[in-house]
Amino acid sequence: MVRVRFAPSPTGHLHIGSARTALFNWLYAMKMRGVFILRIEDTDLRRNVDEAFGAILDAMKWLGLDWQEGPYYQSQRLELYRKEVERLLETGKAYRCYCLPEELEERRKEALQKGLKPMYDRKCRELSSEEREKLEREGRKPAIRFKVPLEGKTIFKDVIRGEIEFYNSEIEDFVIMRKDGIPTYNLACVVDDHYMEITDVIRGEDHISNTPKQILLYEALGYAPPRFAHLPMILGPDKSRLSKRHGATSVNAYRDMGFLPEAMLNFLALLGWSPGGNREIISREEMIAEFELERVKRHPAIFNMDKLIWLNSHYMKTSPPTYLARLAVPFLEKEGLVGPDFSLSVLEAVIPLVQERAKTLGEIPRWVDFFFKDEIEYEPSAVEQWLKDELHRKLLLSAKEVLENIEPFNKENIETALRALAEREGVKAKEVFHPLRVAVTGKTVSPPLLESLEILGKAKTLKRIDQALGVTSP
RNA sequence: GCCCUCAUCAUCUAGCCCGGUUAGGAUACAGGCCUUUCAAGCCUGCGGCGGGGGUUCAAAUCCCCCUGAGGGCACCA
Repeated sequence: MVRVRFAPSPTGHLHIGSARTALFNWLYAMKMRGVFILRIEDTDLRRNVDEAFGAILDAMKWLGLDWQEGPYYQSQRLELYRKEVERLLETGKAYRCYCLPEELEERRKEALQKGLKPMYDRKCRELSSEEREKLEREGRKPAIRFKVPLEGKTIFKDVIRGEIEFYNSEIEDFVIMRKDGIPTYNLACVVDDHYMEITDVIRGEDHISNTPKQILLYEALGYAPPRFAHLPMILGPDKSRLSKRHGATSVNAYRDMGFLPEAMLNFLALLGWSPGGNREIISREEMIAEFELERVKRHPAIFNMDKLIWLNSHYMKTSPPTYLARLAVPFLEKEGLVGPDFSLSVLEAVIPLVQERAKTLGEIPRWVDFFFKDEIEYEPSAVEQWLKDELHRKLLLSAKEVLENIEPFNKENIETALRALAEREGVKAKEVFHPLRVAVTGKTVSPPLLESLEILGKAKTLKRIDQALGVTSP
C-alpha cells in the first residue's frame, strides 16, 4: 500500500510550489490507490503557529486535494522524537554539543576566510566526561548533533533523477535536537515518515541535499528508508525562485483573483509533468488515471501566467452557467453590484453572455454591471463617439419608438425590428446597434446587445435610452 | 568557495530509455476569415534541439568536456 504525505510548515498561505508538491503527492496516492496524509511541520518554536495553517487547509480543500489521514502536528509528537534521539545518544550515534551560536558563527567565518568549507568543526564530537561536566557547570545547555560518518558515501536512487550520491565527508554533524529539546526538521521528518509508514517521499528539489542526511538517520535508527522523488522547482519569469516579487504566490490569492480550481489544478499538473502527446486540457480524473511519477520533468519550470489565464478562460467557457453564477457572487458583492437579496436567476441568465469573454471570475463584474445598476455611468469617450451627433441621436430615438412596440420583447423580435429600422433609414445596422449599446451599457464594449436587451427587459431598456438622450442633450 | 541537480521555440512541453521525424502541440505575438462591440472560433505566419568533441552509414536521442541556469551548505522547513 502506497502511503505519501504532504508536509507543509504553517506559514500563512499555500505557496504555488507547495501546492504543486501536494498535487503530485495526491495524484500518486490516488493513482496507486494509496493514502494521502497531511502533516504540519510546526517545530519552529519562534514561528507563532496560531491559525496560520487555516489558509493552507482552505487552499487544499479549494483544490480538492483531500487527505485520508491527518492533519498530524509535529508539535504534538515531541515525546516520540525525544525518545528516538535518546536512542541515538545511547548507541553513540549522536552527541551533545555545547557550542554557543556566536562561537559557531565566528568559527564558520574563520573557515570561510581560510577557504574551507563552512561546516561545523566537530569540536564536541569526542568530548571527555570531564570536559562535558565542565561545560555543564558553566551552565551551557547542549544541542544534540548527529555523528555523521567521516568516510564513505551515501547513495540513493531518486525515482525521477536516478542515482544520486554524496560524500559523507561533505556532510556536517547537523543538529537533530535544539537545546530546548525541540527536534529539527531532518530528525522529525525521518521519525515521522517512519512511524507514519510513508512509502514514497515526494518533495521539492530543494530537499535533495537533505536526503543523504535523512538516509543516514534512517540507518542509524534502524529504519528502512522510503523511495524518494524530487520534483523540479517552479521559477519566476526571470528564472529565480518564485517569490512575491513575481506577483502572487499563494493559491488563495489566485482564488481571490477569480481563477477556477479546475484551471489551477490543470495548470499545476502541467508544471513539471505532462501526460504525453499533445494534451493541454486534462481533468482531475484523467490526471489520476495517467499520472506517472517517472514522467515528471527534471528541469525547473517557469510559472507562466499567460498559460494559466488561457486555461482559466477555457474552463470559464466550458463550465455550467449555474456553477459559474454561484462562484461569481462574491465578486459581484465585492463591487457592490448585488446585495444579500438579489436574484441568482438573472445572473444565471447573464453568465452565458460573458463566460467566453471574461477570462476570470474577477472580470465578470465589469461585463455585467449594467444589469445590476439602476443608474449607469456613461463613459465620456463612448458618448462622444456615438451619442453626440444628430444622426445617431435620431436613430436612437427611432430605435426607442420601435422597441416600445415589440411584444414579446425577445432577441428575435428585437433584431428583426432594429434591422428593419436600419434599412428604412438607409444606414448599416451597426449605426443603430452602437448608439443603443452605449445608451444601455454606458460603454462601447459589452456582451451581445440583443441578448442583453432581452434580459434587461423593455422597461429598463427604454428608461436607459431616455437617460442617454438626457445625458447628451444640451 | 564547496556539494548536488538540470539543459528542445520567449514560456509550458511531445520526441530521448529502444539513434533514421519536413523536430509535433499549446500559450504568447503577428496577419486573415467571421462579426452589432469585445471576445470566442477557424486558418496562416513567427520561432527551438546552449557550445565543442567523439561513437555511428546516420545523433535532439548514446558518451565526454565546456558553458549556462537552479538548489543546498542554520539550534528554518
